Amino acid sequence: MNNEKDFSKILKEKGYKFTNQRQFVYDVVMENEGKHLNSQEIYELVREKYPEIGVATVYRTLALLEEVGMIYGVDFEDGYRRYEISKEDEEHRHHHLICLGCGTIREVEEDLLGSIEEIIFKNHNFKVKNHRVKFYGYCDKCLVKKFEL
Amino acid sequence: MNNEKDFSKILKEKGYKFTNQRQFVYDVVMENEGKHLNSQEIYELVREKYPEIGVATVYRTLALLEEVGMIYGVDFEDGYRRYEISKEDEEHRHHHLICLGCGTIREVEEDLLGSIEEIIFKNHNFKVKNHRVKFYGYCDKCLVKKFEL
DNA sequence: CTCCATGCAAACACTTTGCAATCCG
DNA sequence: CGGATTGCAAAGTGTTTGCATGGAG
Repeated sequence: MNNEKDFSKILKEKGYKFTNQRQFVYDVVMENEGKHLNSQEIYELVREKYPEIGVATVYRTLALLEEVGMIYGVDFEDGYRRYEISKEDEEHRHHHLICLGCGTIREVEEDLLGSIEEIIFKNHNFKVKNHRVKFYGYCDKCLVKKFEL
Repeated sequence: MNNEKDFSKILKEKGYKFTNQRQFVYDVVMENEGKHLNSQEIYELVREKYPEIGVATVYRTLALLEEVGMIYGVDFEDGYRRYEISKEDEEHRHHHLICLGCGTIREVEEDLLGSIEEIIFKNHNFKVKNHRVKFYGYCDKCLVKKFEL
């Protein structure tokens, strides 16, 4: 896994220096897996542990961590860039289920799109390397509410 | 289809006034189907025909047209909101093929996700109403280039 | 004639940049 | 020590808002 030793090592391998700020930013993203924090939220959380940090550093660090592939950005079209930890064993990114009722965002880890990518290659001569999929609908709780109405 | 008569009628049905500005904005989006214009580009194009128009009007009109369902916004995570004409006969939005080589964006009209939505309902109790799917990869031209290298 | 819609400019919100001070290696 | 990194504040960017004027119904 990505423990602190690896974190420092990965940075150095890519020619970047290890700093406390970078560690703190990475920690916050990792400790809040599944919450899809945006840059500002990450900034606030890092400041709790490291109050001197500046916004610019957080933005620069997030860009750097994305560049080295340790995190990646998702866009839920709410005006914020949100971040998740990369899991190296994921060939493709997981899918998001976004509830139109309560706004919850859940994740589906299964890769359901393999056969579709074959169809796209056959029919459109387009070789898919990755995909981003968002399903909008109603989660179990909101479905129940709808029936009750 | 959405000719000018219908345009005015749809607006009025929803309680909005018909104005030249709204017509021009809609025209530009429609005349550039498939180009995924962003708000600024739409503004520039409208100004060619209607130079007095202000940016604010364009933004307000795009929001309004989206609200009444005549257009909809897509986000390719390039910092711009881009717009497409809605086709009423599309139950689900089409998919986008985004080429990592040349940046071209093509569209796949087939709805390939029906069976996947069933799986999601069975396995996750989530009822999908719509989806947004982007495939990143290489288009035919860029595939050829890669082989030639 | 009554509001809704427009144009302008100023305000916003998120992000990026310039630069001197600081710190990693 | 030397260049990468930081913090601060100022500058950018795309978009939104306030308000007086203008136009649709």
